[in-house]
Amino acid sequence: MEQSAESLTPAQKKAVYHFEGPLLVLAGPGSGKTRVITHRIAALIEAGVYPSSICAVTFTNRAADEMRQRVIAFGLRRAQSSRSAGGAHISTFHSLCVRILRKYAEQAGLRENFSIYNGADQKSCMKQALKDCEIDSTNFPPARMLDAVSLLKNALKDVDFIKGHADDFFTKVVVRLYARYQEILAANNALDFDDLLLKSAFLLRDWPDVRSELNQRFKFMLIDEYQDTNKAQYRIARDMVSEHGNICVTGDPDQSIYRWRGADIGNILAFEKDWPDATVVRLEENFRSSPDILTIADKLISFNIRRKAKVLIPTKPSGREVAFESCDDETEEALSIVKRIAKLTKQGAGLNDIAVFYRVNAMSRALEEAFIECKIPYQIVRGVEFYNRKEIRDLIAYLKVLVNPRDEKALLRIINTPARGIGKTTIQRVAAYAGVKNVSFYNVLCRAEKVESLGRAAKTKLANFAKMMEEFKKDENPDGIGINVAELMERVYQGSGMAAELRAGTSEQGTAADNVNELINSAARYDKISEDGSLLDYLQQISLFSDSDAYDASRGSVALMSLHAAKGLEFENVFIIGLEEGILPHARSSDNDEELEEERRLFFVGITRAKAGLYISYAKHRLLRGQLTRTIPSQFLYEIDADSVLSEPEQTSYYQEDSQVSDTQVDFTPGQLVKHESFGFGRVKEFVDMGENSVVVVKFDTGQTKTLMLKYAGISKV
DNA sequence: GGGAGAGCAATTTTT
DNA sequence: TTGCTCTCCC
Repeated sequence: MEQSAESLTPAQKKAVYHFEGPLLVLAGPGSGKTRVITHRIAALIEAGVYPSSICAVTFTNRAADEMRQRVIAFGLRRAQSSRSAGGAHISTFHSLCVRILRKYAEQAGLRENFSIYNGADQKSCMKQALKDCEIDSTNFPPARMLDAVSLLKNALKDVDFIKGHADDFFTKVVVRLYARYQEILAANNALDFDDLLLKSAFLLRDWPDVRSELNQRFKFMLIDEYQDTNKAQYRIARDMVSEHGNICVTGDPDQSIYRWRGADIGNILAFEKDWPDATVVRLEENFRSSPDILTIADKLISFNIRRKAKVLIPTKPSGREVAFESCDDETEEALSIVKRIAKLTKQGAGLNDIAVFYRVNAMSRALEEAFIECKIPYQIVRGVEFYNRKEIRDLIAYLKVLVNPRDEKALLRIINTPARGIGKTTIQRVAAYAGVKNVSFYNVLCRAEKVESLGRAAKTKLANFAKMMEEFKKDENPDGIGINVAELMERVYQGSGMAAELRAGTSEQGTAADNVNELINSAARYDKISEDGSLLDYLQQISLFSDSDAYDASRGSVALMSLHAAKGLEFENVFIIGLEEGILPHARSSDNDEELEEERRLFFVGITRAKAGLYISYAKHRLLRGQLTRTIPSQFLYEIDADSVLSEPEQTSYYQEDSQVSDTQVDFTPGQLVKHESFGFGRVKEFVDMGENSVVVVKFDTGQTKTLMLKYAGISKV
């Protein structure tokens, strides 16, 4: 299956066989990076390195699975499972951290059975923090506060540190919330995603013997997608190899698209400074895309100023085609894609050779409608959707409480689901009692009869609930190891009354029951694969599932996904839609050049996923929050010289009345020489007449092409 | 205690 | 446009 090492290029060979010391592999898109990494793991093992002393870190679970399978394809069965002691450890950063934190829970100041809180749980904790601190959630929306806290954590700033550095009002509010938020997490015996990294980084920093042990344990570290590591990940990586320096990182600065999550492109740019004796290998040949596609990618990315220049060397023959399409609105855009797909399949393309990328997930809607109507099978790559379903979250919440009774978020979710007559008042009284006695909520349930404020009926109901939960626990091994997760799940499903409720109901509840069955099936698969699996391990694993993990290449359907989710994938034919100002680049990133460059990299990632066919489209009108909006073509289209589609004469304008108003401004014709106060001189490429909202596209002498609103830009004719 | 309906807000990307 | 929360009423 996997080709032998002889077929590697000299540069690839160097990256594979340079074992000792720090190694930086600067790998362009389609340069065979994944192949290099798997060959490297295989080569290390062949050279006599114990598989269990190799640790490879990937960006997504899907990438980890894929890599494991590739390593197995080499016949290295011992690397099969990340959890089997004999194999190489291949996982995401987050999974690795869970493992480390469980092993060194005591030093990290944790209980081993911690829950992992995802977006929804985090939001709920933040809301509670806002309430506790008496901060108005209209001025300080929970989502934004979470972002602020998350950025602090990713930069390794804990509450104590930031306390001393809070000068302005906003930061002071954030600090108060941060502190309270952490208290709430701690009370629930829970960690959020960022905590996994932060606590691991601090563990390694503060415990020399732990650091040393991990250095001994993993003699060879490999980190993929290094350009998207944040400060916490950077420190973890550094400390895990501090004694031997056998670290190999791979990445491409041009593909860094997670700045908003705290990723620091500086980590990869400064690798040679961190490790002065580092060897650097560049993989610049591209084995994926046609020369036409690479030309476009190259043109686009060269507009970024903050980058190390790099060439993309094509090795593939010319491919199918690169096409630009301008459509009237998103429905027409979807239909044109459907038509194109029909043509491609007629020419012999499989549906799983085709993908559509968009900037925001909401844009999948028009596509879905068109695909359903035309009966084209498709899959939306949004894996967490499944685990976000109510019935799934409910059932999992039961299991979470069994493992971690302190998890109040989970407990409150299920205490009255399905309805068993335990209402708001009762819950408040229990919570009050727990607060006064300083014990956990679950603890109070187990001795409900002692709570004076409760009526007799409420006491009985609570006692029954507690009894039920204890029954579930009974058959479980005390250490939870070797337990059959699927069986327990089934017992909880029946015993809790969830099954009865879903069985009784409507067709909607029928699909809910199907979903539960699917969950139980997947748990059964987990039971089979993991020999030392436990309920705790299962729960912690599924908490780390992510969107792009759900992509299944064998499904024979067109893949629909966000540009972010497309990272690391490749397809024969790629459609990228919505090349409009405000969408790509996204409106939230237009005020800042660094963010604009990240949007450009995002588009670059999308383009370079394509092997042969690349179809880029924009719609002149788009439905945004239910309103048909006139759009402006993305400046990126000008940067890749897609002018031909853009210069089409505008015929049936929806906005004819408007254009009459603006007669005075209308003579910005293409070719006109203009001056802008900060960008200097340039020539008009296009003028979009939208009355007082008219827009000019100007190519400035600096090489930049800008799309500017006439009324704000302060442009004058020369 | 529970459900239905009205009114309201918010709308990027994800481990 | 959607989806969420809060309130009111049974």
